[in-house]
Amino acid sequence: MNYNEMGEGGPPDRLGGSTGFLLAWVSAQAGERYGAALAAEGLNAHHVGVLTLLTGGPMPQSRLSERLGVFKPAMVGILRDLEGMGLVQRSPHPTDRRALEVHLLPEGRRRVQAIEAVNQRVTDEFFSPLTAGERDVFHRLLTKLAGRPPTKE
Amino acid sequence: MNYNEMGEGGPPDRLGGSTGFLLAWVSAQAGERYGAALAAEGLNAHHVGVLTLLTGGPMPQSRLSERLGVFKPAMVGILRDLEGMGLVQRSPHPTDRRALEVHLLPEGRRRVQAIEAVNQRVTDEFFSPLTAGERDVFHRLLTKLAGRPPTKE
DNA sequence: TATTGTTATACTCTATAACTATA
DNA sequence: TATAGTTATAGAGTATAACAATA
Repeated sequence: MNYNEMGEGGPPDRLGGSTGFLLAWVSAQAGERYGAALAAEGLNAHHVGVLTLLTGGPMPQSRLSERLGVFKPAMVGILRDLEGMGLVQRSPHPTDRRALEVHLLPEGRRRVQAIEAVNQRVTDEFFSPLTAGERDVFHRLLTKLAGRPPTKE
Repeated sequence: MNYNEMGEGGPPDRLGGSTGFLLAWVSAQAGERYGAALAAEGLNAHHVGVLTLLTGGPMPQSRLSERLGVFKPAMVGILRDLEGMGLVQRSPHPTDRRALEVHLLPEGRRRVQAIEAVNQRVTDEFFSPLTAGERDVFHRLLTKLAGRPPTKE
Protein backbone atom coordinates (compact mmCIF):
# COMPACT_ATOMS: atom_id res chain seq x y z
CA MET A 1 0.00 0.00 0.00
CA ASN A 2 1.41 3.34 -0.98
CA TYR A 3 0.43 5.46 1.97
CA ASN A 4 2.08 8.52 0.45
CA GLU A 5 -0.27 8.74 -2.49
CA MET A 6 -3.50 8.30 -0.61
CA GLY A 7 -4.60 11.85 -0.81
CA GLU A 8 -3.09 15.20 -0.06
CA GLY A 9 -4.60 16.06 3.29
CA GLY A 10 -4.30 12.77 5.12
CA PRO A 11 -5.38 9.16 5.16
CA PRO A 12 -8.84 8.25 3.84
CA ASP A 13 -11.60 8.75 6.36
CA ARG A 14 -12.70 5.18 6.52
CA LEU A 15 -9.19 3.92 7.19
CA GLY A 16 -7.76 6.72 9.33
CA GLY A 17 -9.70 5.84 12.45
CA SER A 18 -7.54 2.86 13.38
CA THR A 19 -4.48 3.61 15.48
CA GLY A 20 -2.51 0.96 13.61
CA PHE A 21 -3.37 2.45 10.26
CA LEU A 22 -2.55 5.94 11.47
CA LEU A 23 0.79 4.69 12.75
CA ALA A 24 1.61 3.17 9.36
CA TRP A 25 0.53 6.30 7.54
CA VAL A 26 2.45 8.75 9.71
CA SER A 27 5.53 6.55 9.60
CA ALA A 28 5.35 6.37 5.82
CA GLN A 29 5.10 10.15 5.64
CA ALA A 30 8.13 10.54 7.89
CA GLY A 31 10.07 7.93 5.92
CA GLU A 32 9.28 9.77 2.73
CA ARG A 33 10.71 13.01 4.12
CA TYR A 34 13.79 11.44 5.68
CA GLY A 35 14.41 9.49 2.49
CA ALA A 36 14.21 12.61 0.35
CA ALA A 37 16.56 14.50 2.64
CA LEU A 38 19.07 11.65 2.61
CA ALA A 39 18.81 11.23 -1.15
CA ALA A 40 19.87 14.86 -1.46
CA GLU A 41 23.07 13.75 0.29
CA GLY A 42 23.44 10.79 -2.07
CA LEU A 43 22.67 8.32 0.71
CA ASN A 44 19.92 5.90 1.66
CA ALA A 45 18.81 4.31 4.92
CA HIS A 46 21.23 1.42 4.54
CA HIS A 47 24.18 3.75 4.13
CA VAL A 48 23.17 5.70 7.19
CA GLY A 49 22.66 2.52 9.19
CA VAL A 50 26.16 1.30 8.40
CA LEU A 51 27.81 4.65 9.08
CA THR A 52 25.96 5.02 12.38
CA LEU A 53 26.89 1.54 13.57
CA LEU A 54 30.53 2.15 12.70
CA THR A 55 30.73 5.21 14.95
CA GLY A 56 31.04 2.64 17.75
CA GLY A 57 34.19 1.21 16.19
CA PRO A 58 35.17 -1.04 13.27
CA MET A 59 33.18 -4.17 12.63
CA PRO A 60 33.43 -7.14 10.26
CA GLN A 61 31.11 -7.03 7.27
CA SER A 62 29.18 -10.04 8.52
CA ARG A 63 28.20 -8.30 11.77
CA LEU A 64 27.00 -5.26 9.86
CA SER A 65 24.66 -7.54 7.93
CA GLU A 66 23.34 -9.11 11.10
CA ARG A 67 22.87 -5.87 13.00
CA LEU A 68 21.03 -4.15 10.15
CA GLY A 69 19.01 -7.18 9.06
CA VAL A 70 20.43 -6.85 5.56
CA PHE A 71 21.35 -9.91 3.52
CA LYS A 72 25.04 -10.34 2.87
CA PRO A 73 24.81 -9.88 -0.90
CA ALA A 74 23.12 -6.53 -0.38
CA MET A 75 25.81 -5.45 2.05
CA VAL A 76 28.40 -5.91 -0.68
CA GLY A 77 26.82 -3.14 -2.72
CA ILE A 78 26.22 -0.88 0.24
CA LEU A 79 29.88 -1.02 1.23
CA ARG A 80 31.02 -0.59 -2.35
CA ASP A 81 28.99 2.63 -2.42
CA LEU A 82 30.37 3.89 0.87
CA GLU A 83 33.93 2.97 -0.05
CA GLY A 84 33.49 4.72 -3.39
CA MET A 85 32.44 7.86 -1.53
CA GLY A 86 35.52 7.59 0.65
CA LEU A 87 33.47 7.20 3.82
CA VAL A 88 34.56 3.72 4.93
CA GLN A 89 37.43 1.38 4.28
CA ARG A 90 37.60 -2.41 4.26
CA SER A 91 40.79 -3.88 5.63
CA PRO A 92 41.85 -7.46 6.38
CA HIS A 93 40.66 -8.78 9.69
CA PRO A 94 43.62 -9.10 12.08
CA THR A 95 43.01 -12.73 13.02
CA ASP A 96 40.46 -14.16 10.54
CA ARG A 97 41.74 -14.00 7.00
CA ARG A 98 38.31 -14.74 5.56
CA ALA A 99 36.79 -11.63 7.07
CA LEU A 100 37.02 -7.94 6.21
CA GLU A 101 36.87 -5.34 8.91
CA VAL A 102 35.05 -2.15 8.01
CA HIS A 103 36.41 1.13 9.35
CA LEU A 104 34.82 4.55 9.43
CA LEU A 105 37.15 7.01 7.69
CA PRO A 106 37.50 10.63 8.89
CA GLU A 107 35.35 11.78 5.96
CA GLY A 108 32.76 9.23 7.03
CA ARG A 109 32.73 10.59 10.54
CA ARG A 110 32.18 14.09 9.20
CA ARG A 111 29.34 12.74 7.07
CA VAL A 112 27.72 11.20 10.13
CA GLN A 113 27.64 14.63 11.71
CA ALA A 114 26.09 16.08 8.58
CA ILE A 115 23.49 13.30 8.64
CA GLU A 116 22.71 14.08 12.25
CA ALA A 117 22.16 17.70 11.32
CA VAL A 118 19.81 16.66 8.52
CA ASN A 119 18.04 14.30 10.88
CA GLN A 120 17.60 17.08 13.40
CA ARG A 121 16.23 19.45 10.80
CA VAL A 122 13.77 16.96 9.32
CA THR A 123 12.69 15.82 12.77
CA ASP A 124 12.05 19.37 13.90
CA GLU A 125 10.00 20.03 10.82
CA PHE A 126 8.08 16.78 10.83
CA PHE A 127 7.14 16.98 14.50
CA SER A 128 6.35 20.69 14.36
CA PRO A 129 2.60 19.98 14.79
CA LEU A 130 3.47 18.85 18.32
CA THR A 131 4.60 20.97 21.22
CA ALA A 132 7.96 20.19 22.80
CA GLY A 133 6.17 18.44 25.64
CA GLU A 134 4.09 16.37 23.27
CA ARG A 135 7.21 15.31 21.39
CA ASP A 136 8.73 14.04 24.60
CA VAL A 137 5.58 12.11 25.38
CA PHE A 138 5.50 10.69 21.85
CA HIS A 139 9.13 9.60 22.12
CA ARG A 140 8.48 7.99 25.48
CA LEU A 141 5.43 6.09 24.23
CA LEU A 142 7.34 4.85 21.18
CA THR A 143 10.12 3.68 23.46
CA LYS A 144 7.64 1.73 25.55
CA LEU A 145 6.19 0.17 22.40
CA ALA A 146 9.69 -0.73 21.25
CA GLY A 147 10.12 -2.67 24.44
CA ARG A 148 13.20 -0.83 25.61
CA PRO A 149 14.03 1.00 28.81
CA PRO A 150 13.09 4.64 28.22
CA THR A 151 16.07 6.78 27.17
CA LYS A 152 15.87 10.24 25.82
CA GLU A 153 17.40 11.54 22.64
CA MET B 1 16.19 -1.53 5.82
CA ASN B 2 14.60 -4.56 7.39
CA TYR B 3 13.66 -3.20 10.79
CA ASN B 4 12.13 -6.52 11.79
CA GLU B 5 15.40 -8.43 11.71
CA MET B 6 17.46 -5.91 13.60
CA GLY B 7 17.64 -7.83 16.84
CA GLU B 8 15.20 -9.51 19.11
CA GLY B 9 14.91 -6.99 21.93
CA GLY B 10 14.58 -3.77 20.02
CA PRO B 11 16.35 -1.40 17.68
CA PRO B 12 20.14 -1.07 17.88
CA ASP B 13 21.28 1.26 20.61
CA ARG B 14 23.06 3.69 18.36
CA LEU B 15 20.03 4.11 16.11
CA GLY B 16 17.17 3.85 18.59
CA GLY B 17 17.70 7.26 20.14
CA SER B 18 16.15 9.15 17.24
CA THR B 19 12.40 9.65 17.38
CA GLY B 20 12.16 9.21 13.62
CA PHE B 21 14.01 5.93 13.71
CA LEU B 22 11.93 4.70 16.62
CA LEU B 23 8.78 5.61 14.71
CA ALA B 24 9.94 3.61 11.69
CA TRP B 25 10.92 0.66 13.81
CA VAL B 26 7.71 0.51 15.84
CA SER B 27 5.62 0.93 12.72
CA ALA B 28 7.49 -1.89 11.00
CA GLN B 29 6.87 -4.13 14.00
CA ALA B 30 3.18 -3.31 13.95
CA GLY B 31 2.99 -3.83 10.18
CA GLU B 32 4.65 -7.21 10.58
CA ARG B 33 2.02 -8.31 13.09
CA TYR B 34 -0.94 -6.93 11.18
CA GLY B 35 0.40 -8.47 7.99
CA ALA B 36 0.76 -11.89 9.60
CA ALA B 37 -2.74 -11.75 11.03
CA LEU B 38 -4.19 -10.75 7.66
CA ALA B 39 -2.19 -13.40 5.81
CA ALA B 40 -3.86 -15.98 8.05
CA GLU B 41 -7.12 -14.75 6.51
CA GLY B 42 -5.68 -15.00 3.00
CA LEU B 43 -5.63 -11.22 2.61
CA ASN B 44 -3.10 -8.42 2.33
CA ALA B 45 -3.23 -4.69 3.00
CA HIS B 46 -4.46 -3.93 -0.52
CA HIS B 47 -7.39 -6.29 -0.16
CA VAL B 48 -8.33 -4.77 3.16
CA GLY B 49 -8.03 -1.27 1.78
CA VAL B 50 -10.40 -2.03 -1.07
CA LEU B 51 -12.94 -3.81 1.12
CA THR B 52 -12.89 -1.02 3.67
CA LEU B 53 -13.40 1.69 1.06
CA LEU B 54 -16.31 -0.22 -0.44
CA THR B 55 -18.19 -0.27 2.86
CA GLY B 56 -19.12 3.29 1.95
CA GLY B 57 -20.80 2.14 -1.24
CA PRO B 58 -19.82 0.92 -4.72
CA MET B 59 -17.09 2.68 -6.58
CA PRO B 60 -15.53 2.50 -10.06
CA GLN B 61 -12.23 0.67 -10.28
CA SER B 62 -10.40 3.84 -11.24
CA ARG B 63 -11.40 5.61 -8.04
CA LEU B 64 -10.23 2.68 -5.94
CA SER B 65 -6.81 3.06 -7.55
CA GLU B 66 -6.73 6.75 -6.81
CA ARG B 67 -7.92 6.50 -3.23
CA LEU B 68 -5.47 3.75 -2.30
CA GLY B 69 -2.53 5.11 -4.26
CA VAL B 70 -2.27 1.85 -6.18
CA PHE B 71 -1.43 1.81 -9.88
CA LYS B 72 -4.21 0.63 -12.14
CA PRO B 73 -2.46 -2.52 -13.35
CA ALA B 74 -2.02 -3.64 -9.73
CA MET B 75 -5.68 -3.02 -9.00
CA VAL B 76 -6.59 -5.51 -11.72
CA GLY B 77 -4.98 -8.32 -9.74
CA ILE B 78 -6.31 -7.15 -6.40
CA LEU B 79 -9.88 -7.19 -7.69
CA ARG B 80 -9.37 -10.52 -9.43
CA ASP B 81 -8.35 -11.94 -6.03
CA LEU B 82 -11.32 -10.43 -4.20
CA GLU B 83 -13.76 -11.49 -6.90
CA GLY B 84 -12.31 -14.99 -6.80
CA MET B 85 -12.96 -15.08 -3.06
CA GLY B 86 -16.53 -13.99 -3.65
CA LEU B 87 -16.07 -10.79 -1.67
CA VAL B 88 -16.69 -8.21 -4.40
CA GLN B 89 -18.33 -8.06 -7.79
CA ARG B 90 -17.57 -5.94 -10.83
CA SER B 91 -20.56 -4.80 -12.79
CA PRO B 92 -20.99 -2.42 -15.73
CA HIS B 93 -21.15 1.22 -14.76
CA PRO B 94 -24.68 2.53 -15.27
CA THR B 95 -23.72 5.53 -17.40
CA ASP B 96 -20.08 5.06 -18.46
CA ARG B 97 -19.64 1.91 -20.49
CA ARG B 98 -15.85 2.06 -20.19
CA ALA B 99 -15.95 1.78 -16.42
CA LEU B 100 -16.63 -1.07 -14.05
CA GLU B 101 -18.32 -0.46 -10.75
CA VAL B 102 -17.11 -2.54 -7.85
CA HIS B 103 -19.66 -3.71 -5.29
CA LEU B 104 -19.14 -5.24 -1.87
CA LEU B 105 -20.96 -8.58 -1.73
CA PRO B 106 -22.65 -9.79 1.47
CA GLU B 107 -19.77 -12.22 2.03
CA GLY B 108 -17.39 -9.29 1.64
CA ARG B 109 -19.25 -7.31 4.26
CA ARG B 110 -19.00 -10.22 6.66
CA ARG B 111 -15.30 -10.43 5.92
CA VAL B 112 -14.89 -6.76 6.76
CA GLN B 113 -16.34 -7.45 10.19
CA ALA B 114 -13.94 -10.36 10.65
CA ILE B 115 -11.07 -8.08 9.65
CA GLU B 116 -12.19 -5.50 12.17
CA ALA B 117 -12.17 -8.16 14.86
CA VAL B 118 -8.65 -9.16 13.87
CA ASN B 119 -7.62 -5.54 13.83
CA GLN B 120 -9.02 -5.04 17.30
CA ARG B 121 -7.24 -8.10 18.64
CA VAL B 122 -3.87 -7.23 17.11
CA THR B 123 -4.19 -3.62 18.20
CA ASP B 124 -4.99 -4.60 21.77
CA GLU B 125 -2.01 -6.89 21.84
CA PHE B 126 0.42 -4.54 20.14
CA PHE B 127 -0.44 -1.57 22.32
CA SER B 128 -0.58 -3.60 25.51
CA PRO B 129 2.64 -1.96 26.80
CA LEU B 130 0.59 1.25 27.04
CA THR B 131 -2.18 2.05 29.48
CA ALA B 132 -5.59 2.92 28.06
CA GLY B 133 -4.89 6.58 28.72
CA GLU B 134 -1.52 6.41 26.99
CA ARG B 135 -3.14 4.79 23.96
CA ASP B 136 -5.57 7.64 23.69
CA VAL B 137 -2.72 10.13 23.90
CA PHE B 138 -0.76 8.20 21.28
CA HIS B 139 -3.74 8.15 18.95
CA ARG B 140 -4.29 11.86 19.43
CA LEU B 141 -0.64 12.70 18.75
CA LEU B 142 -0.64 10.55 15.60
CA THR B 143 -3.77 12.33 14.45
CA LYS B 144 -2.07 15.68 14.92
CA LEU B 145 0.96 14.47 12.97
CA ALA B 146 -1.33 13.22 10.21
CA GLY B 147 -2.65 16.73 9.87
CA ARG B 148 -6.28 15.86 10.45
CA PRO B 149 -8.83 17.13 12.91
CA PRO B 150 -8.64 14.85 15.95
CA THR B 151 -11.26 12.12 15.86
CA LYS B 152 -11.36 9.11 18.09
CA GLU B 153 -11.63 5.48 17.03
C1' DT C 1 -8.23 13.98 -27.75
C1' DA C 2 -8.84 11.90 -23.11
C1' DT C 3 -10.08 8.05 -20.05
C1' DT C 4 -11.19 2.98 -18.41
C1' DG C 5 -9.51 -1.31 -17.86
C1' DT C 6 -6.18 -4.56 -19.57
C1' DT C 7 -1.81 -6.85 -21.06
C1' DA C 8 2.95 -6.64 -21.60
C1' DT C 9 7.17 -4.98 -20.02
C1' DA C 10 10.81 -2.94 -17.25
C1' DC C 11 12.86 -1.79 -13.02
C1' DT C 12 13.92 -2.05 -8.16
C1' DC C 13 14.34 -4.73 -3.83
C1' DT C 14 14.75 -8.52 -1.63
C1' DA C 15 15.90 -13.42 -1.10
C1' DT C 16 18.34 -17.73 -2.37
C1' DA C 17 22.08 -20.58 -4.53
C1' DA C 18 26.52 -21.48 -5.52
C1' DC C 19 31.36 -20.52 -5.52
C1' DT C 20 36.26 -19.32 -3.31
C1' DA C 21 39.09 -18.93 0.30
C1' DT C 22 39.71 -19.63 4.50
C1' DA C 23 38.62 -21.62 9.43
C1' DT D 1 32.15 -29.27 8.11
C1' DA D 2 31.19 -24.43 8.71
C1' DT D 3 31.81 -19.43 7.81
C1' DA D 4 33.08 -14.71 5.19
C1' DG D 5 32.60 -12.46 1.18
C1' DT D 6 31.33 -12.58 -3.62
C1' DT D 7 28.75 -13.41 -7.96
C1' DA D 8 24.81 -15.03 -10.22
C1' DT D 9 20.03 -15.77 -10.22
C1' DA D 10 15.29 -15.85 -8.96
C1' DG D 11 11.33 -13.71 -7.13
C1' DA D 12 8.08 -9.96 -5.30
C1' DG D 13 6.43 -5.52 -5.75
C1' DT D 14 5.93 -1.56 -8.27
C1' DA D 15 6.14 1.59 -12.17
C1' DT D 16 5.67 2.57 -17.25
C1' DA D 17 4.04 1.72 -22.18
C1' DA D 18 0.79 0.45 -25.26
C1' DC D 19 -3.60 -1.25 -26.60
C1' DA D 20 -8.96 -1.67 -27.42
C1' DA D 21 -13.22 0.23 -26.19
C1' DT D 22 -15.57 4.16 -25.10
C1' DA D 23 -16.29 9.08 -23.82
